[in-house]
Amino acid sequence: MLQVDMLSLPSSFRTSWTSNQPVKPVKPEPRPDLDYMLKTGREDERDEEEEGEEGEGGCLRRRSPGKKNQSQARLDRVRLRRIEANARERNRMHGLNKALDSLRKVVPCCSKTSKLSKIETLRLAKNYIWALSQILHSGQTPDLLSFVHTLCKGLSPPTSNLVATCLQVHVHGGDPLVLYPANQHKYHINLHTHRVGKQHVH
DNA sequence: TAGGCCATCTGGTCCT
DNA sequence: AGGACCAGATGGCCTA
Repeated sequence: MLQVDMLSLPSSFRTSWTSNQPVKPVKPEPRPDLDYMLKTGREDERDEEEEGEEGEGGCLRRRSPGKKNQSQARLDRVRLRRIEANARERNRMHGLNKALDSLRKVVPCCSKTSKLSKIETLRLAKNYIWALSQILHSGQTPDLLSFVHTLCKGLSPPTSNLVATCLQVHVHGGDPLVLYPANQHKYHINLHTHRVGKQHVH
């Protein structure tokens, strides 16, 4: 287990960024355009507005009722495929979001009131992997400052503060930003689980 | 009110 | 032909 000493973050992690408030799932809303398309078959117009087709010599040929039914069936099929494709796409995105939620659980940033955005989750995960690989590669114990620094590279100040909070580096209010050890804890990185943990110092 | 983030729809492209 | 993947467009929600 590598011991990490408590240090503070630089004042560059000032907040004036968008908040990390939890994002409520957006209810699937009715799509008037889609309804319209489903009811009227917007795409039909191209096919059906021509009651007749142009034959040789420019004269109009009447389309037989059977052909019209065929066309309608084809359009119904197209619409159905579109609806099914939308459902698949929704499921695909839900799967992606589920994977992102799993990722949120293993990156060192936990908050009950807010949720990391997708982009911040990916950035933090990348930094976390990088930080851990550096530790494994060098076998050196990093101090918490450089560790948190690496984790927060490219992250927004609010997310950086969340990470700092998660690692029990408490943020002191006021300007400039001062981070200080909040309690008597030592931090360790479990080389088996690659997770950062804390240990009370007696 | 602007900006960030999100879910969803959609059409295009690639692959099987 | 049909599914997966992708990126652009759109509109809603929320916060500073």
